[in-house]
Amino acid sequence: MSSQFSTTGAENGSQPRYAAIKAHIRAQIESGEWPAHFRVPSENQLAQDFNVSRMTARRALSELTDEGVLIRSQGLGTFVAEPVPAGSLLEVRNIADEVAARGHSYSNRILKLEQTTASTEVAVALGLTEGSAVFHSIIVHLDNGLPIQFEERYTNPTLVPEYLQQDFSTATPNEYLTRVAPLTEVDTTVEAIGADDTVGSALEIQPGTACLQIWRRTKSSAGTVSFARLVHPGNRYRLGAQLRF
Amino acid sequence: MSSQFSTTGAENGSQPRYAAIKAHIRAQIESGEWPAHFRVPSENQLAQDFNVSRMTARRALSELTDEGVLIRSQGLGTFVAEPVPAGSLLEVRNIADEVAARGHSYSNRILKLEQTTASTEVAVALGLTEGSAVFHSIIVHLDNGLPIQFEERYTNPTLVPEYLQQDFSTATPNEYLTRVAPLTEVDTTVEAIGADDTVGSALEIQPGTACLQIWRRTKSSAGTVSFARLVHPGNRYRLGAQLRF
DNA sequence: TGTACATTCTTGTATATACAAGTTTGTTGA
DNA sequence: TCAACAAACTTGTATATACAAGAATGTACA
Repeated sequence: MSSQFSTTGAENGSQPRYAAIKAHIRAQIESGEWPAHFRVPSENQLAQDFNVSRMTARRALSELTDEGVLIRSQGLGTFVAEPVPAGSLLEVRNIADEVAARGHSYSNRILKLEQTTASTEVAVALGLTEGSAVFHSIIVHLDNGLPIQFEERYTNPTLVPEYLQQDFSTATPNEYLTRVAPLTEVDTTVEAIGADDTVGSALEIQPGTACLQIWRRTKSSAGTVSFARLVHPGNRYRLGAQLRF
Repeated sequence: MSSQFSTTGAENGSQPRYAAIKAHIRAQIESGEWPAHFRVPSENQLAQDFNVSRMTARRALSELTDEGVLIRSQGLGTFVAEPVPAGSLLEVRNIADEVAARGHSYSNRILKLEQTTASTEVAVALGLTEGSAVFHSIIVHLDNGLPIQFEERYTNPTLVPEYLQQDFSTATPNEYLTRVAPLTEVDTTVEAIGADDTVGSALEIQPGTACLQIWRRTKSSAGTVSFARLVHPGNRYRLGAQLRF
């Protein structure tokens, strides 16, 4: 019962055993041997192959999952994750078009679509008086079923009165707005943030995960049209920007 | 030997036991009960308090460490991490000043300071011919000893011939360059990336961790001065930007 | 034919144990 | 006084085991 406890510590070349398993899996993926969606050997199989316990093999798989390299599913197995999608420019582009350009299927989830009253912050951003009516929408955009953008948007009802009646499952807010109110100016702020609970659950990521957050205020000739907050999970999306001072 | 295996699964309220421990620790931190640098109870202590095994308590601490909430140190203990520093604007500001403004101590590590020949990409960016001499520097900037920026920079030697002789432990490259060659224009590109091995080890983070990467080309009246790549660990730094189209 | 059940995979949670290794603190002895 | 050592903590790695729970597949029975 306590016989072959060869176990522990730095055995041959100093690195822990689970690291060797991780390195092996990474190598297979990077060499192309194991493509995206490839089914990785099970915990038991790896344990046997590397002559370690299941818990050690499990650690390798778990850490690679945390790092976004693998995807695990109880009862099914462990699979190679798709590489992070290559970025789009930080211009006023449509997220649905970006997804389509990658040959992926676009979909969204409308979490909120309502009329509320403007807070101080929102009123200032939209050039309205505090307490006046504004449209408020929260939509999650998905790439092949995976959330890639959390969009919270406040829209000026005097400029776009029919906003709430739109069918955003076919045309995104951005697409609709640029059609009915051509843009003349865009104010953008970019920051890296850790996801809060709301964003985390919407994007199906751990709270605290680093995300790219973009505040965008779009203006047309008639005034400020819309004020949006776009949050991208850092490990599922890349975004490039060209800015000049 | 196999007596009180009450163990496993969803017992009372469906969530796993380690999650309850995580929630408890988070609550203590968020209530201010456990401030930054506070020493969290040890694995054994938590195991006893929550009546779980050490490995389960350990899991809670490990996950919170991965999430940037705690910092662990072998032999010392587990401590509450500092909250993510509030962001600075995405303008041409000095990282040393930003750190000082937070009341933290600034330091840096010079990983490379050399003269090389320009690759195609670098030559185009600096407006030089391929193969001509350029200065190349890699510096890691630290906030209270913690790496917050990886700076890789190519500098035009015809405009700033004394670059390599500078003492960058007292004045950062950015600080020095803006002094000797006043900026007239700045080209910036922002993206969220996963850290590669080089950046990861320099910033002391796991490869794959989401980071904010900024490409910056600074110009003076005489031409393009410098071409820099700045990488910030997403969970240790926030960065705001104001951009206009 | 088709539904219900058992089997057999998979991953997920949890425990108990063993030892390695880093850090601090106290104690012993030259 | 102070250096060396031992003890008592800490976290880190690794194993063996047990059972829960999800998913697929086969099988038996109505």
